[in-house]
This record gives sequence, structure tokens and C-alpha cells, in this order.
Amino acid sequence: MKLATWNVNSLKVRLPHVLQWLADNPVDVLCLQETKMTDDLFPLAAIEAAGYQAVFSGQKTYNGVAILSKLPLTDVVKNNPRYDDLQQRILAATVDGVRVVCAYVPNGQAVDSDKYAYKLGWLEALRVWLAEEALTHAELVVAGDYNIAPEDRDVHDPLAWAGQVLVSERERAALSGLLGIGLRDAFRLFEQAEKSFSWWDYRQLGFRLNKGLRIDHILLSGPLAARCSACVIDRAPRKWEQPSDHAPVVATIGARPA
DNA sequence: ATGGCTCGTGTAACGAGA
Repeated sequence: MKLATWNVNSLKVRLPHVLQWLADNPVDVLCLQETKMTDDLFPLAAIEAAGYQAVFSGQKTYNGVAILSKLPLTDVVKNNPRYDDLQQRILAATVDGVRVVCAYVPNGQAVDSDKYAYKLGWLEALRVWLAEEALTHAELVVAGDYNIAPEDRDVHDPLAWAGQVLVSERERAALSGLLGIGLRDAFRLFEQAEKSFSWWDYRQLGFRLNKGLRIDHILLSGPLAARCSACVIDRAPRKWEQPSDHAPVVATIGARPA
């Protein structure tokens, strides 16, 4: 099974990119974040024409998540049942026995802001819920835009970013908390090139100068991590016309042992 | 030190993202 996550920064603008990317990379499951549209506007027909089923949970202007899959999506859950949230940031579904959670973690804006406190509370509630999910789903994937660079090697200029939102200690501790329930960062299961990032600022030639952060992650439960044979960031669509500021992350997971 | 770019909204700037 190939599984990917991609923050598209508006599915209305990026639908052609998603369709092109799926044509080039026919993954089994694609988690999308920042669709930025209500469900009545979701481009289901175009996605189905590309050979994918889809579930989605959106809202006007901000946030919004979706899961695309070649195989049926069952047991769909919108939002974290342990957290009352007006923002549409979580979507879960089961595909071929694998529990897939698509997450768009709050940005946090600045460490002294209300949004930062919301981010930390949201992440703690996510940890509590995922710990429960892990008990009933041995094969659990949590893929999405975490808005956290786990380590300094995931930051183009750690000194400039030190202490700021996306890299602060409390955010990193919250991400470690998710690993503490038995999840692994698929990207770090393998040797990777230095300065591997998944997001680059639109401004200041961020992509061309590789001034980026690795903030989009695929976390895998133990049985899936054991079968994961690769995890890569696909920079190609970041070079296309009118790109998202994020690149897709793709994990390859082998078949269950007989 | 600040803003730099792109999105949605709505049709002009502005909030938000990261």
C-alpha cells in the first residue's frame, strides 16, 4: 500500500495539481489538508473519474480535510470525539483494514498567542484519542500537516527559528507524546538527504533556496512501521505553476505477512 | 526592524498561513 499526505492550500485552486500528481503517482490513499471548501463544493466527480473514492470534512475559507482512496473507506469519523472543535481538522477512515487518520494540526501563529494554547490543547486531545484508537487498530496511520518540525535538522535555519512557533519545545514535546503511544515517524525510519523539507515559504525564493521546514509527517503504528519500505518527500509538484507551499509525503507499506 | 507571497472573501484591503 502506498499512502501519501499533502497540504494543498485550497483544493479549488489545486485540484488540477492533485489530479496530475495522482496520475503520476497512483498511490492507494491520499490525505489532503487545507481544502478550504464546504462539503457541497467538494470536487467528488473529478476525483471519482480519476479512480478514487473520497470522504471529506470541510468548512468555508479555512481548514478542511479529505481522504482519497482506491479501495472503500469505511467507519468514517469526522473530528476528534474527545475534543469539541468548530474547525474541521480531523478525518478518520478504515481502508483495507488500516485505520487512516488525516490531521491538519493548528498552526499556532505565535508562542504567546491564544492560537498556540489552542494548538497545544488540540494536540493533547489528539494524543488521548489516538491512544484509544491504537488499542482497537493495530494498523494505524496518522498522516498530515503537523505544523511542527520535530528536530533542528528539520529546519533550514535552526538559529533563526529557535523558540518560534513550529519548532518550540512544547510543540516538539506534544509531537513526542504521539510517538509515545507507539507511533513512528516514517520518514526517519530511513536514511535521508540532509535538509529534507516538506514546506517552503512562498516569499523570498524560499523553495529555490531550500529555506524550508519538515512539518508534514506520516506516523505509523508498530506493525505498519515494520512493513514500511520507503518514505519520501516528492518535491516535484512544488516546482509546478501555482504550487501549494507544501510537498506530498509518501510512505510505502508492504503486504501483511502470510 | 519590517515585509517579502498566496489564499479566500468579495470586488478593497485584510486576516491567516508557516
